[in-house]
Amino acid sequence: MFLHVDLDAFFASVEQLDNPDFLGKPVIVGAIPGHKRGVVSTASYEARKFGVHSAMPIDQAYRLCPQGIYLPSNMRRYREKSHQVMAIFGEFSPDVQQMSIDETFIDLTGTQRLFGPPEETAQLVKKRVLEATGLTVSVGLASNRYVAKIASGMSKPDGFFYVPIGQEQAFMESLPLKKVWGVGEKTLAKLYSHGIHTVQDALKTPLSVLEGFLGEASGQFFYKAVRGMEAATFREAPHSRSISAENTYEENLTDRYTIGTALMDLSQNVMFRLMKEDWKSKTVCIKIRYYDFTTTSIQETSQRYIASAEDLFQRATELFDKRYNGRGIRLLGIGAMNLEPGQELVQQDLFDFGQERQHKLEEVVLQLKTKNPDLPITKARLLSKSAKANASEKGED
DNA sequence: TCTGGGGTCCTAGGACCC
DNA sequence: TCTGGGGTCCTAGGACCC
Repeated sequence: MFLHVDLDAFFASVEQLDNPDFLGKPVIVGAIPGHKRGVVSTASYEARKFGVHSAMPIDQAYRLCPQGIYLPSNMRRYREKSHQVMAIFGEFSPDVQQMSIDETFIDLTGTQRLFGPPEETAQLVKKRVLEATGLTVSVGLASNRYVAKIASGMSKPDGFFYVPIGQEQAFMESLPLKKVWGVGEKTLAKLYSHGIHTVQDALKTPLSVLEGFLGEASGQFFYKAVRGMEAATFREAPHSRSISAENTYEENLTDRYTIGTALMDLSQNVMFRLMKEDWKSKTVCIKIRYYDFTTTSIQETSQRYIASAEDLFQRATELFDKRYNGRGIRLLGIGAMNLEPGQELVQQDLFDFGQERQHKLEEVVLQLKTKNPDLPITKARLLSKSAKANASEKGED
C-alpha cells in the first residue's frame, strides 16, 4: 500500500504558523496587488472561500478579497519547513519519494509489524506532522501511487481517504473526467469532442481509439488511468534534467540594453544554481514570450560545457539575436538542458584560460553568497536591480 | 480577469545514415 | 528518373503538473 501525503495550502499555512495574527484569516501568497502580471501562488482556505485560488491573476484576487493579507513568497522558509516534514516521513518507511516541495509518496510495504494496518499508519503520520510542525496534511491511501495521489485530494484539508484493494476502478468511476490526474484542459476538450464525457464512457473506449486521437503515449496513459492502474510516470527515473530561470516583466521590453541586462541576470541565476547543485551542461535554451503571449524557444548544443555565467550569457545572446523579431517582450527565460552530473569541466580546449579564470571568479562569488545570502555582490550592470532581486525568491504552488 | 515560475514528458518533422 | 524502409538524433512546440 502507498500513502500520498499533501501539505494543505502549504505556503499560506507556513505564513500563518509564523505569524499567529494571520490564523483564521484569508492569506494570499504570491504577487502583491497593484503589480502588473502577477498571480496567486497559494491561498489559505479562508481565502478560498472568496473564490481565490492558485494561478489566479492577483488583481482579480484582490477584487474578490480586498481584506486579504497579501504576502510575497519566502521560498527559503518553505523549503526549511518542507525538510522538517520530510524527515518525519522517514520514520515510517525506508521508501519515501518526494514529488515536490509539498507532496510525498510513502511506500508502506513491510511496515505493518511496526505501525499496524495502513489506515492506522496514515493517522499516525497526520498526528506526527501536526505535533512536530503545526501543519495539517491530507492523506490518500491505496494499492498504487496513482490512485493514492488522487485520493489525497478527495477530502482536503486535513483529510484522509482510503481506496481499498479491488476498489480502484470503482473509485475512478466515481470521479468526473477532469479529476483524472493527467487530464488537463486540452485533453478534456478532445475527449468531449469524441463523445467521452465520463470515466464510464472512457472505459468503453478501446485502447486503439484512445491512441488514435490522444497519441500513443497519452492514449496508453489514459487507458490505464481510468482503470485505476499505476501509471509509469511515478516510477521511472527522470530521463534528463534541466535548470532554468525565467522572468515576466511588468513592462514590455524592447530596448536592447534592457534586454541584455535581463539576459545577464538570468544567466547568472542559472549558472549559480548549476554550480551549487553540481551539474554541467552543453545545451542552452532561451525562451521569448511576446506581449501577445505567443511564445517561442530556441536551443543549441555545443561541443563545450558552459563554463561561466559570462559564457552562458554570450550563448544566450546569440540565440536571442537569431530568433528575436523586434516585438515587445513580456517574458524571457534561459535554461541549461541535458544536465550531466559533476562539475569539473575537464580540459575543454587549449584556449580556455580566460574561461577558467572567469569560472573561478564566479565560484568565489558563489561561495561568499552562500555564506551570506544578503551580500550585495553582483555585476555592476545588475547593481540597480540587485536590491529588488534579493527579495525575489520566486513563488511555486 | 489577460494569463507566474520551475519542471517533465511527448510528438512531429528534418537531417542523416545504411 | 522522382524514388524504399528502417533507424537515430536533434529541435520546436505543446500539454500537464505543482
